[in-house]
Amino acid sequence: MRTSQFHLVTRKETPQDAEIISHQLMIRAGLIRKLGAGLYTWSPLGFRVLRKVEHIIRQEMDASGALEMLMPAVQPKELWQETGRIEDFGGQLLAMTDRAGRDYFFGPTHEEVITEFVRDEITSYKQLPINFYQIQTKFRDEIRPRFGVMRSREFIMKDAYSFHLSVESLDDTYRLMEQTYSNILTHMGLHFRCVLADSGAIGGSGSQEFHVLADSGEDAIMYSDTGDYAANIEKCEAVSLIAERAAPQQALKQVATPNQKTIDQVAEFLGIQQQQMVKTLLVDGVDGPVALVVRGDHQLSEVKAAHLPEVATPLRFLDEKEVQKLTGCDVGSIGVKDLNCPIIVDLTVAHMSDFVCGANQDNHHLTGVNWQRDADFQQQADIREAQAGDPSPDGQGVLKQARGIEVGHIFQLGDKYSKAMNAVVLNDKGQAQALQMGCYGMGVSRLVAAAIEQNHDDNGIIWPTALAPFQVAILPMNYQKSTQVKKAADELHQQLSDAGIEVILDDRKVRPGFMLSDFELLGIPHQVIIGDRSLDEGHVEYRYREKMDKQKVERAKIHDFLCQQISS
RNA sequence: CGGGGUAUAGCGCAGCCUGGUAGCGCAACUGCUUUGGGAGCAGUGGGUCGGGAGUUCGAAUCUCUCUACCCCGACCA
Repeated sequence: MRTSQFHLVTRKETPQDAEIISHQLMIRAGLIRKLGAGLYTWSPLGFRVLRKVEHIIRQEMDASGALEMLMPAVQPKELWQETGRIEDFGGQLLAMTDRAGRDYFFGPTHEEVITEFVRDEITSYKQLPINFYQIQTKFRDEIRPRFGVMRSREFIMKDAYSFHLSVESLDDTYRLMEQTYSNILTHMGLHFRCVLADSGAIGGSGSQEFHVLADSGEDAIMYSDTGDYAANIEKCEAVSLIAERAAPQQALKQVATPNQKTIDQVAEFLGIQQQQMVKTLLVDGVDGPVALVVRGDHQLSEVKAAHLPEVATPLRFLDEKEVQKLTGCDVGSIGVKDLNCPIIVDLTVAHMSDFVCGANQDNHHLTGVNWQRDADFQQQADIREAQAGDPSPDGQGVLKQARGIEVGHIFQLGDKYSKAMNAVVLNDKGQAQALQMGCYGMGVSRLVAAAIEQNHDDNGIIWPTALAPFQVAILPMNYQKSTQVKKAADELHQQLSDAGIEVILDDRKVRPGFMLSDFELLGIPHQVIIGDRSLDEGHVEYRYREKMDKQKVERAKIHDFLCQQISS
């Protein structure tokens, strides 16, 4: 390929509305262009990368025995009424109506469609297990699309769905997919981590996420510094930090804390540690308000809280008026004593003694509070976020925190969808049995952004070889005028093309510095610089994008040298 | 959805307060020079000033309205 016959439009300046590096670089390198909020066009250059990602996924999925197919992106609303998931997805569903007034959704995922397909197609246990997958455009009407293709509304996803007669068989395929996802990400040359996850709106029992590690990742993941345990912070078990509740030492005392509302303020005002305090959060319960109590220095986990049967979903905090009505004080002074609603405490809080909390009276707190003696809770549960330094839940080491970009998510759905949609097969005894189901998603377009997020420097993208739009860039200095440069560049271009290597020759009439910095931005891994100066000495220059240092290679040997570099 | 902001050439912006029919940088195009790290000179093309309505002799500018896009949104107990 020659740049004169390709479409290459780079920008030297950082786009104004791009916040994260991958978004900035994708715009600057001309991989994507924005059409509207959360909608992006992939240029020929970006599309080449997208195809690389798809190709690797196909290879590994096919190798796992999964079967590729294609389902409609547009789905009838009735299908979603069968599973009752319209509520779960809420505003994320893009609804539309055809000329006859029939209602549709642009598919955000395809559990319903595949289950509908399978209930007609799969009638016998002899057809099982089976794993279908597709690579397709999805749409989720995100509240706030951002970060380019990292969180766009329209995006490309690989989604797979497996069906089984038994949970054991489901587990086998689930493990196979876990391995397949590891293979895919390894093949792409990315650093990643598989973690335990919350299953969210998809539902089901077990699930794991695959995160590409990057500081800008939207998710916090916790992992043991010595053991194998790793989990999304939404799911990470937060153990009690106190083994046993100590006997009360202090008397209950009400103290004035004028205008001290936050944990920070009160702790400083009273000269105590935040660990000696608790915070009481009031949320909607299934039946009236519920109090959730975590230690002063801990964060409530909204995900865990929302999972409690006593708590209404979606989680909602009481507003100031409602707090006033229930407690008679404002939000800065809520406490657990004589609180007129059920109290659910975090495991650590349940073991605290002589602690400090609000007095349910403005500008006052209580010190020396003790459970049983001064107040009671109805239930204890894990409702806080784990934090770095906590003991690992599996007892191996302590937790550390990292940021990750979720690029894959695998679920054991069980019979949730097959039961709701009556997808059954006959087993070997001739009896109808609901199918067991697994589902396995991977964000194709997001992977492109994640790869850049993890692989870049001040000068631009550094593509992992497996994802690079071109393997080799031939950068001739003064190609237009120097006949020997042109000859050498053209020859090498021909040789590499003939060898099936993806190569791009920059035949634009631009100055050397411009060309070199352009290809630093584009991140082509192997670059050959050809100029009169080096040709006169019988060599050309090679540089590897990641390291940037140039080395001289004899002109006659450059082809073999490149082949060797590419395969290593 | 709530709050804030922006909308003028492909990109980034000025002009608006104080109405008089649009400009700068980059990019693009042409020519000449230059050619191993973001070239110089000369010239050229490109804008219904987001849409609609109003005020006015006259609106990018003032008023109303609609739309799009961007940013923030338990972290307080």
